[in-house]
Amino acid sequence: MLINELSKKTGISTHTIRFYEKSGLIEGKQDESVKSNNYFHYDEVTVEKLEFINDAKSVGFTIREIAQIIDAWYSSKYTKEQKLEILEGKLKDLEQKMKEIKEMKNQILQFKDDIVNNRC
Amino acid sequence: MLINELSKKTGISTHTIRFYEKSGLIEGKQDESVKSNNYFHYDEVTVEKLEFINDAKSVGFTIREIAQIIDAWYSSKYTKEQKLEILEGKLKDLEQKMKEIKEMKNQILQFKDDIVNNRC
DNA sequence: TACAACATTAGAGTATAGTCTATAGTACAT
DNA sequence: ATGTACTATAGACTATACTCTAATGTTGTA
Repeated sequence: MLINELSKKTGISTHTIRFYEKSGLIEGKQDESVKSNNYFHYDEVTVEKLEFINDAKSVGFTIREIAQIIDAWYSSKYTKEQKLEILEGKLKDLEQKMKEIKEMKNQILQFKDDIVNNRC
Repeated sequence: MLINELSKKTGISTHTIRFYEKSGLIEGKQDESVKSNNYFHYDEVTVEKLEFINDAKSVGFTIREIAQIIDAWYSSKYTKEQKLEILEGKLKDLEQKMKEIKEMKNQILQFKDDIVNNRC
């Protein structure tokens, strides 16, 4: 599929898709047999990747971290051991985020309690 | 205390403290009786606020959101009901973040599983 | 064949959250 | 009285992650 279809499928603008491509998160292929244009073609894996990027962004991962996770999963630039190590690291980051969110929840519950009991 | 002491107590640079002050997150007071300078003085509440800011940043709240929470807790610009409503909203945001993190954890566990079982 | 709707690249502009520099004045120990 | 360490303000600079504009070329339907 071309970039417009990819954009419609994922809800991500073509500008942002190109930005992600420049950032190394995704990669389209040009059809060598077609000489009249240099349009990029994208596959279903790219759709998956873009959906993953959206999810990963919302948990606070940066573009660089997301690129690393995608590479750990889709590319062959790491050994099996390296891949597992990278993903283990991200799991630890998520555990940490989870802990921080729990603490923040308690903090805000405390704020609420103070307001209800006129302690502020 | 003056800004340098505040900085040392919280581990936040004076530049960043001033940035937070400009952003409306904290507020120092000038001593009217002293005319030779216009130094700002900060209290323990400001220390608390800065510690809260750090925690709130790491769970992904923006400066604006943090300002709103601080106002809901420390200021009198909202009614009791408005304060509780703001804090309720933030609790919901945290629940949502938590859900997303859990989903991301499962996704990454799936990636790991695929790698271990040579499915990629 | 005209033209709307697509495609490309390069580069400029925006928002957020700092981070740093320059300038100038103040406090205080020696 | 002088040097070091502080203080204030204004504004420039940086990184991240987009977002948009301009210029130019391609595709496909009326």
